[in-house]
Amino acid sequence: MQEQRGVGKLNARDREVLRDVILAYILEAEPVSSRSVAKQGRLGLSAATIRNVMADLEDSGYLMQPHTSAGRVPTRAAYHLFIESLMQARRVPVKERRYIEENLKGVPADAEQLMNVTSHLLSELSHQVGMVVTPGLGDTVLKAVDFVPISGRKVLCVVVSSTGFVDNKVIETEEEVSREDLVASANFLTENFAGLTLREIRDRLLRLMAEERAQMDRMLALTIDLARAGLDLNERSEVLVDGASVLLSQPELTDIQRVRRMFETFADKARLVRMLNQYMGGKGVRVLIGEDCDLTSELDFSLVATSYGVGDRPLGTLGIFGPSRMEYQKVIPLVHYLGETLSQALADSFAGEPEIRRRQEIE
Amino acid sequence: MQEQRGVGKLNARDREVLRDVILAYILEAEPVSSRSVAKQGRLGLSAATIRNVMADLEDSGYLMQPHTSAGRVPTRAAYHLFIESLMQARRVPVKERRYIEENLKGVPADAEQLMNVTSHLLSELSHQVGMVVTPGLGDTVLKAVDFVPISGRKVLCVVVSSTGFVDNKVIETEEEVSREDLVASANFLTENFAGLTLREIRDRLLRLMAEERAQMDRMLALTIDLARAGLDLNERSEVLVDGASVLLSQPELTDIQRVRRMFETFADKARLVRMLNQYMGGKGVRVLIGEDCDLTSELDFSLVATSYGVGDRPLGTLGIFGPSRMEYQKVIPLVHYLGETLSQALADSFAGEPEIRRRQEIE
DNA sequence: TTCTAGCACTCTCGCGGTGAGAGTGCTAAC
DNA sequence: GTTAGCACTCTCACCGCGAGAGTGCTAGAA
Repeated sequence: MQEQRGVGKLNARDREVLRDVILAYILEAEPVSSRSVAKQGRLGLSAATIRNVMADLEDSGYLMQPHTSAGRVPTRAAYHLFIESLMQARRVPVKERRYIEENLKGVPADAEQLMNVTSHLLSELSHQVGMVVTPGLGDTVLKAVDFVPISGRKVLCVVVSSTGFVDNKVIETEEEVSREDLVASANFLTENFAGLTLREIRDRLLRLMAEERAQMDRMLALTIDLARAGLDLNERSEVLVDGASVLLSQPELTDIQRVRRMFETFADKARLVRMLNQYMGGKGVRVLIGEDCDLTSELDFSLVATSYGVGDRPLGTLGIFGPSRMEYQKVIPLVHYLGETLSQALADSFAGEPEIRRRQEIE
Repeated sequence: MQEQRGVGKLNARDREVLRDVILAYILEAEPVSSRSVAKQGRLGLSAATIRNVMADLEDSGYLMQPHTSAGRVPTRAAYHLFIESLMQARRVPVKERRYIEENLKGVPADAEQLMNVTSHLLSELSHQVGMVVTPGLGDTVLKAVDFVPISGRKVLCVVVSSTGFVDNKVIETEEEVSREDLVASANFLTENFAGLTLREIRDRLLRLMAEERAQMDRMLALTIDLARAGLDLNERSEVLVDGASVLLSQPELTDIQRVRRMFETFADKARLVRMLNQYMGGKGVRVLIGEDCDLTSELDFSLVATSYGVGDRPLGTLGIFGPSRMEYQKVIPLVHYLGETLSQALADSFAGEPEIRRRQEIE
């Protein structure tokens, strides 16, 4: 009598065997034999029995053999099942939590550095590649603007976001502007636009320009010109990649060609950003395995990522990238924890400030 | 009768053969046989004759055989000789010059971007790894200072160097400072210290503090406090590395272990800076081959580097890194040209300014 | 004296064969 | 339903061999 077994319908014993196989494979990076699972002894079954179960698991699409007479290797489906219901997420150890806290909360002040430290922590603690997508400046909320006269008609425009990101840009004005006028313009902009995103500010400026150019006073016109040029900052998110070289000791990267493809991928920042931001804004940790995404598929790699942000405003994504065969039990909680801690750190670093203002108009 | 031949004493024909061997090896990346040199026909000699010459060159330490019955490969000494007197430096093609100019002079304004573009150009045009060491801020000359109030006691300090580098840092003051006071302080600092290096400024502030604290007015005391905290910027040079993945297609990097060592080296920024700045300030292009330096030795790689700077003030180093077997004829002029052009671009970007002031005291 | 042709010698490298080892699938017995 | 046993398959490391490439040497030509 054949047991009713659709694809993916597994009984408790099947699941235990599958779990053991995956755990062994994560550890050893080599096809797992029925014998080794049996010998491990957790299930108290003989190799022959396990063999039968493993054959069934192969039929169900959870295991595959590189060739006959090799052990078996988990499939994508197996990893998904593992993550979803087989594995037991391991809390981030206290030691690591403390280490993270020390590093993320000890270096406040500069949001850029915060990003660097985070990507480094991701890599260091997971022994995989750490990635952080920084917020695109268009989405960040303006905290302050300032103009620094440099020479002649050159002016440095400094923009500070409420989460502590600083960016600057040299602009050239049509005619020389006095220091006092620059200060006045900066003050005006800061007072009237703080609390809005750069994108909103830009829209508003455009409207202002279109409507009222004729009746503007000199000062307002100057301010608008400065802001138009200065707030047109590089909007694109950047992506920080840390620890790429640790992957080279992984057994899945013996082939130079794959290594090359991998590094070329890392160099293609735009693609990385797209990949990482794919699910931006969603809650919790996402896992892309193998063919879930073009990048990971060719390499049999996975991406474990989550969003970070302040309040309900998502700012960017962080995650780790490594062979599909990775310790999801450890890595998923780690990514989660780092996402939370980074969000916290960003919020903290500008705590005690007046609430973000919105819907405020110039008038 | 044996010809008088000390190590390195070569007659004209020996040199021609050696040159041909090196050229062939650079092109093919494979041991060069006497036959292939003969067949190339530039010298009009038979393989047997060339064979004799090559044996002599091996005795003199310019060639070596991986094993009997393999062709021969140039040694470090050979490359040095090649660079010094055998090769004919190829002028950077007009097309490349134009390309460089477009990219370096088209994106002025921001010195940081200039650095990025430069390292990218180095890599792109040489098909090797491009490296640029940015100036340490301590050595740069102050152009302007500005303080931007952020919130409560937090103040952003922005420093602009005369070569267009901008750096910033959030500092925390002891008590809240008014916007007017910040502007006044910044103006005071800019007016009195512009033209000095940050290092000089720091020294001077220290002296001021020690001597006159008692009789200072409130404003001066505040200014000094702000400057002390704000000008204490990250002094370390950074190093930009571009195009590491192109090396992976080089035949010398088939071994994963070497690849790994290479990438670990790239990650060790401090060491890279040390290596690149080794000869900083010297004129012209330096070439480190193989064992000349710990880094290149293990990999059989070379470094071609030069300094850049404004006027007689060296600011940093740039260069390319790749297999010893590289086209020095092209690469050396390229590095030279890029060094010059970058220096030029840095000078240009802040041209038309008052000359740098020096020896000026606060009083 | 200098160059070259010829030849024997050496070393690598790719290829096919082989045998050990690992792992499976199946069958029959518990 | 489980297990022991066994035959079967496949990989992988090893070996030996022969082709090919390149040399060194010697003897003869220029």
